[in-house]
Amino acid sequence: MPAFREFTKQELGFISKFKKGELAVDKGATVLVEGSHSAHLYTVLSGWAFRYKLLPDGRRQILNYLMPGDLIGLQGSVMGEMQHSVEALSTMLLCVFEREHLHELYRNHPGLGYDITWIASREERMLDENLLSVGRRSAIERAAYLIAFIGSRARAVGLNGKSSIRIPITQQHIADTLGLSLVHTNKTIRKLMERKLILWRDGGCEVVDNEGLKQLARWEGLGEDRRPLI
Amino acid sequence: MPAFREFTKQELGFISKFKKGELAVDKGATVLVEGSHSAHLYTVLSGWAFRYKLLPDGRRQILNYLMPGDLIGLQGSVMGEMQHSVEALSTMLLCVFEREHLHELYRNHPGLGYDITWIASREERMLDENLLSVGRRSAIERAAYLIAFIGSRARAVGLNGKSSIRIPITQQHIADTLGLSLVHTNKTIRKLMERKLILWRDGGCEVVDNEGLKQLARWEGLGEDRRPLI
DNA sequence: CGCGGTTTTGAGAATCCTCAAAACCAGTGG
DNA sequence: CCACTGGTTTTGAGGATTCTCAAAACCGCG
Repeated sequence: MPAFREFTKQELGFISKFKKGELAVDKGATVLVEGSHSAHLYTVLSGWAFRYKLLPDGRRQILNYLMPGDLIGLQGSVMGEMQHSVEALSTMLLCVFEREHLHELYRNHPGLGYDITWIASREERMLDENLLSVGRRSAIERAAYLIAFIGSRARAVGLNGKSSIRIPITQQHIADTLGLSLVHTNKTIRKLMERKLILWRDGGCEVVDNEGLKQLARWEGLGEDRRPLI
Repeated sequence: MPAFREFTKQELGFISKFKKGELAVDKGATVLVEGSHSAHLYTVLSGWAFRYKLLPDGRRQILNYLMPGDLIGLQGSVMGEMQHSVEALSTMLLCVFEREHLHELYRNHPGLGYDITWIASREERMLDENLLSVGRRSAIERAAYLIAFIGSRARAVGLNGKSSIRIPITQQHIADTLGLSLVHTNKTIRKLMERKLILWRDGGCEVVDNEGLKQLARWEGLGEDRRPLI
């Protein structure tokens, strides 16, 4: 997989020892809940998920999306309690690690420790961009940004099943990511379709004109090339 | 300082070797700019700053605030290019590190490497909460949350100069943090003052009723005790 | 065929925005 | 000591965006 960096033999050896097993998750299942103290850390092998937080009265904010190569539960592993929940958008396959062994990883494989920091920094960068979007972009700019963003990430991990990618989310997810109401989100998505930038079908979204989306959102794209994988 | 964890002698030794010098920064000065490739990494020793991003047409989103003990420029050190800028809110004193030596830190002091990941995770947690706020809270809830949040952080690093803390920001900063216009922010702040939750004076904000703010924002507070410091 | 989840539409209302101007305030120079 | 200046806060008013409520249409699935 060209998107990821190479490992040394020792690193690979440690990772497979670190790996505790695999976990298959159904669509719609909750992988982690806010407030829990999970003993595990996961890497997404396949499938999609999202991270979110809830307000006491039920308002939901989706924080980010997770796809192959992403870590789940690092915050909980490092800081103790999970402060957000994770739900699967499709059936997924996860690689399970023991949080216990994380210290060992840092001790014996500093390169991998560095990689984890790299991954955490990348997550921070994505959150920065999302915050800019929700705080300062108009509804249509936000929607354009979000779809271009998810599409770009999916493409980067090779999810383009020969043709274009179908993003498996509902408009409610988009609304909860952008901080908009469902109704207004629908009207906004509709405008993007009229402009022939995207397509909505089979209960999901497809990017038609990526450049157009980026231009509308005034987004530069995620300037990334190779990345580490745990 | 009770908020921070203890170090071993070796760690302290390395840190002082890692440290390249100190940097004094004026109020209003730009510490780092988006797009640059800084060779340095900083720790805040004293003073306040904020991280922000700009849209091409000038709209600004403040991402987070920085105070003593926080790292500046980790993203740039780990990933190459800075994706946000940092500006000082007061005169500050920074501890300067060479980004070059970061790998060495991971290699020789895994405990410190782990600490850096911890710090990055903490930043992510704060961003999650900010995103929830901007996306799903009403204007007055957002303002209450923000002020309680900054106040709590300031208190945690012992910034309460015997009496209450003055947060050295303008209403424009608050507006750009919350994703609101300046005018609406002013009207919202005013409501918080009428409710006797805060005070605005000397060009800054003071918390009067922290519990009241948290309750209004439906915020649990930042459940933290001891943290690492680099 | 009926059901639950999702998308779509319409309409009135609330929140929040922009524009514009005044008030305030600390610092500066005459 | 006072006028002037630039930055910040305050106020008013009309307008745009976005929200809520409500209901209908659509759609895959049992």
